[in-house]
Amino acid sequence: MLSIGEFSKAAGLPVKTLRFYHEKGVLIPARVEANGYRYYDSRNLEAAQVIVALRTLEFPLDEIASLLSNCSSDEDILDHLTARREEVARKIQQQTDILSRIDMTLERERETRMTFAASASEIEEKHLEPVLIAGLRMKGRYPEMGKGFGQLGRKLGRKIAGAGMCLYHDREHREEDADFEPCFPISGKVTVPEFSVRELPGGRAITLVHVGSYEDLGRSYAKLFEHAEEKQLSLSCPSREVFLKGPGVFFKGDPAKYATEIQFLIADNE
Amino acid sequence: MLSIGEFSKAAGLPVKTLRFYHEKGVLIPARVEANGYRYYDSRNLEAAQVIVALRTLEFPLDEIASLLSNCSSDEDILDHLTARREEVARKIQQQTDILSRIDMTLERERETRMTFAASASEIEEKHLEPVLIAGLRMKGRYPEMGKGFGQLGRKLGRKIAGAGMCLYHDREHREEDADFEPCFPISGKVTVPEFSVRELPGGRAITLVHVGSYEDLGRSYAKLFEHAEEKQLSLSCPSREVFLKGPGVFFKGDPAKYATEIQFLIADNE
DNA sequence: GATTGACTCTCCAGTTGCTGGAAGCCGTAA
DNA sequence: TTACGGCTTCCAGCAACTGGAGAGTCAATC
Repeated sequence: MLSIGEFSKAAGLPVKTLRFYHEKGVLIPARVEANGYRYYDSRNLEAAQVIVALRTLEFPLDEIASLLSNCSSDEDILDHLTARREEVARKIQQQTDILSRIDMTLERERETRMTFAASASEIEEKHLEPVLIAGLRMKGRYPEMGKGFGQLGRKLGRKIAGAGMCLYHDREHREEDADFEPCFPISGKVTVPEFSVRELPGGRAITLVHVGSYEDLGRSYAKLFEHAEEKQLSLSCPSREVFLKGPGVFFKGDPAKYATEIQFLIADNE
Repeated sequence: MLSIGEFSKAAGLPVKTLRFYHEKGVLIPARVEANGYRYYDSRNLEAAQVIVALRTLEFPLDEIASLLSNCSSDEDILDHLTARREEVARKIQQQTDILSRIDMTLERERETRMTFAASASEIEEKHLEPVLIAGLRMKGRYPEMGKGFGQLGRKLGRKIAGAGMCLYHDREHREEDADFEPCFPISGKVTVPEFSVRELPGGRAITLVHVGSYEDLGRSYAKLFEHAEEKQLSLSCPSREVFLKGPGVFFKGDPAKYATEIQFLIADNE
């Protein structure tokens, strides 16, 4: 017969835990004196080892209690083991989901920083590479765009391969009934019926990175048009806005720091 | 301004949870009337969305609260995201460990059943295949064997490829100072200095499956020796016991149901 | 026999993120 | 007026402990 302190060392469980197990009926001491002192025997020690083994597999205590009173051989608990297995597999799946969501966000953020650092805030003429996108064409008001991106983001998940962008199929600014298409560059074929998956053409383009709130985009467009007129460039439709930095996944951030690259392909008319 | 019920629908959070978040200081309603009624505004809604997003990543509430009051942009929480990432990765690792331990046990049990079903309880002459083992030779009393198996099990882990067995290097039964070697068949090279890793030779053997407690093994040995004498077979050392079914990982089980195959290679003396 | 120090006891509270219930107030419609 | 729904606070419970307070017990020593 061991006192609780001795048994604690033998079983490798804290005294507090032993008292708790007693209270829960999981491990009942062989003898309890009138003064409340608990004394444990070798059968208790065996039970304690079973408990420890099952707890390392994170079996709940009440299940362990019932196993201890109903089972005497490993084969009796096979069902419980398979059930536990399912549960653990489910947990792993769930945590893996979380992990990949975090990784996506971090990846996204890192990339944002890269493209952002590489972009000047002046009018540039440069060559755009063709890019595979999935887009969702919508008609309405510009603020509706958020919902479009929401849908795209949810469905595309980890297929997203770059900063979100928007194509404007109108030749001029429209408050209502505008025709635009939020889209994401993607890394492989996607088959969602609502989305238009295609390759955006590359080519010579003039671009300008607009830093600040979307409400001031007009001024940057004006600059671009002015430049195009000077250089006698004819700009092709649709125009594109690449959201180098906009509202984040969690926080809106500061609109004064938003960065949006406006891109116009130059129509070759030779 | 929305009442708590309306806001609950808008934010997709139960009323109880909103009150709880208020109490915890995570989401404080824009206005609280003298009668205690809570009213929420659009800023609260934004905060609620941030909270929901961060909760799906299982951020703790107090961390969310501090993020909400200190951060306004996604880049502010990059550190927290990476920390969360670590934490989640740790959890996955841990659960994966548990999963593989469960799988090992299930695998073990399934195999036990197979070998058990395939074994007759009569003296048999059969051919044994060579088998790669890791063994731990010990001198002492038989009950010490348990510790040896414990060590082997812990170190070999998922390399174990079959039921445990024991080699007896003595030519006769010894209570004390016996020379025996608990071992496991293994699936690949193992380099633990204390263990002897080698191939057990195969060959013609006589075997008998002993069903019952280890204490009665003597009777089965006697049967075997008698048979060997009748047939004028000379038995080679070490003899082997294969523990088809013994005490389990968790429970001891019923000794009357233990099954142990005794194997003696037949010394070829042509 | 008294005292000391280690050991043990019970009871309560706190952890995390809610969830449920009881009892009671508030506002409105029939 | 009364019913009803919505709102309030407060308390309890989950799971598996952990920590602390305050008090009783044991064995040995002085």
